[in-house]
Amino acid sequence: MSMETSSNNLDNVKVQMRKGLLEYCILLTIAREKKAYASDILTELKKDDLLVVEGTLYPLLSRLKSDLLLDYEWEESSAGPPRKYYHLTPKGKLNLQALNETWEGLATSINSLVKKYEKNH
Amino acid sequence: MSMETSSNNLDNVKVQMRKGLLEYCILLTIAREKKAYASDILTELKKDDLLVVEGTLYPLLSRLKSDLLLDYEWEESSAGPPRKYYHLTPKGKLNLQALNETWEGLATSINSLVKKYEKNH
DNA sequence: CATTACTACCTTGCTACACAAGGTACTATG
DNA sequence: CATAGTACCTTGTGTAGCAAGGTAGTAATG
Repeated sequence: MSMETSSNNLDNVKVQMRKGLLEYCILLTIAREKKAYASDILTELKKDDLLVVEGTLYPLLSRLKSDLLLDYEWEESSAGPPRKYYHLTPKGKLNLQALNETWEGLATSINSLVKKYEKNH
Repeated sequence: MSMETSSNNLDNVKVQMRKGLLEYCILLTIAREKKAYASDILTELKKDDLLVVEGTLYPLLSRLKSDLLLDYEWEESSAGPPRKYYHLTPKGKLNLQALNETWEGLATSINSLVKKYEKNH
């Protein structure tokens, strides 16, 4: 019972930690592949243990589109329904560069805290 | 106007990125100092550009207390009202170790994405 | 052509969280 | 006793991820 609580608590912390980083990860993935559709992104992020679910991804892609960071075009598939292939807009590329810096700053700050902590242990 | 939107958007992303990491940072800070009260924590996190505000910190401390990760005792101050000094419980220490691994895994995953991206640029 | 399976896209309801703003209360100083 | 400073806490708001459920096109089977 208390272990269950503890476990759920940790899972939740992981979810919270990923918040805000997902947008960055998705832009990174699309930028690398030049263009990608939802399943591509899910597969790529899964490779790096950054699993995202559909219910998270689709609204995020829509938001990035309406923020003009992404654009898309439809493409026929050899098997199955057509796909929305997303690519970065010029604004999206600028934004990604800014996010690179934001991530680096954040990682530096936290690693600094970790080092200070490790000194006393 | 479009710059304003862009700027607000980025600020928001920063806020979102920090979400979930704050709990980890606060546990790290308290663990390092053995014990700390709210102002200590605010000061320490500010040093590493991880500014937290009171309205964020107090509810978080209360939650960590009710999750049994933290405990506190009152201490008189030489000037001003008494202070709540927080320290990690055994459960809190275990949890911190788990968070260390979570953070490391997250940082590794994202840095892996960044490297793949940089290869194509 | 009806059924089934697969793929792809999208929406709704829920919960958790950070934050801004505002509030209470204790201590010291003049 | 009034003012300033410190410390703790609460309420309301907006944003985000997620689980679950829904729509629709394609293709193979009988």
